[in-house]
Amino acid sequence: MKNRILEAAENRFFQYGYRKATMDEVASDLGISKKTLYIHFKSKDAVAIAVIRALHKDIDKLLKQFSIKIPDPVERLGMMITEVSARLTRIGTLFLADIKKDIPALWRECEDFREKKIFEYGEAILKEGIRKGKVKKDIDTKIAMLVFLGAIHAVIQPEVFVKNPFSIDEAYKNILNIFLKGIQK
Amino acid sequence: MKNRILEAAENRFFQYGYRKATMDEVASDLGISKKTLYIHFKSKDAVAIAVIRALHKDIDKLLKQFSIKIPDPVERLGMMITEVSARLTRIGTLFLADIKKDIPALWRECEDFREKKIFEYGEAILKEGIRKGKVKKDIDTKIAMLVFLGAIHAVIQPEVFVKNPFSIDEAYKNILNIFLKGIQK
DNA sequence: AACTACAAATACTTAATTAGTTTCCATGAG
DNA sequence: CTCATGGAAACTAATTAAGTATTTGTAGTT
Repeated sequence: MKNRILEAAENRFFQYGYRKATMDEVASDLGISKKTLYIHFKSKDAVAIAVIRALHKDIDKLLKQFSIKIPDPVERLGMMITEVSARLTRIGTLFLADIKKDIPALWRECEDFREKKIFEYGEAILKEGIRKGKVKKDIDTKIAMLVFLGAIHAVIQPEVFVKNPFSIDEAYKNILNIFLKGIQK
Repeated sequence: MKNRILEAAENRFFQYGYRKATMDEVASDLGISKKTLYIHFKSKDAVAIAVIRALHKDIDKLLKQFSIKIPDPVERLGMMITEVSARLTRIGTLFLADIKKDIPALWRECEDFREKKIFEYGEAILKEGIRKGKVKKDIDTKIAMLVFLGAIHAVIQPEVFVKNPFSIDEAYKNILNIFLKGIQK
């Protein structure tokens, strides 16, 4: 039951932001009462914290699997787009902006996860690529990671696909291609 | 200035629904104060009414242009997907659900527009297709239009494109293809 | 420097909404 | 028939939002 609550809350929080999503709506989505909801969670804040921790745990698991199952650093970068960054993008800027004000500790936790896990994981992939002769030696891996994550964040959003005639798979391919090879002729 | 207000309000209303979009947010998006906002519009309801009427007027104009410029009924159906129904879908179910409660007259106006303009316009296209021998005579044009508009409504939504590997143009083509030719081998 | 017009920023009033709690009621199991 | 459980609805207290009013800052003019 807790997982069902987290999933419903995640959907609401990520689509509308933390503030505009109400506990009445989460309960209604599940066909349960707020009484039942508050049996499982102490507060709305507690729900948000649990939602984010579950997502981070899920991503952490994925990253570990990639390290084991995918030896090629370039392929691992590709998986980072499709499996990891796409998940993080779902959180949405609304949710993050709201919890920055309402639950700053959770916001810092998200920033830390992004900084420590995703960013450093990606940076390690780039460094491994340099060692294996697949990435140029003079690339600043920190800047490259910012470029990479910024590109993903800008493109992988629902509204972009309604306005542009490419599919999400095409978007993934193009982002990776541009990042890896640049656009110069 | 009125048009800028309508555009900002439309963006907010259509993304969040009528209730969750606030006049504070609309004003902030425009970098003006609510004082200035309420110089131009009597109330929030007045803004919503103006937004919808402008959109309907825009669509009405498009339909008139199609009748003049596109003789082929099948091509006109295609344009209805890409130019008209896509616009109407932007309104979103949230906004419609909210105004059904808060501004029922506007909701009825939307339903009327959909029923009188879009539906009958499309039905007329089908009938013309029958006359020109391009559509089967035994097709019930009312049911066919419901099928058509229902299919568009189900597919042309931002979330669908994040979860599925086809582009919006591919979606348009497939909806029209299935509607025109069916899927049977 | 002083004055005026204008609008943003902010404060305010009133009504509505929301988080979280409590009560009432319906339902199923024993 | 009784009991346990949870949905529906009501409730309290705090917060938010529509719309209005006041304060403040800025630009232009004299």
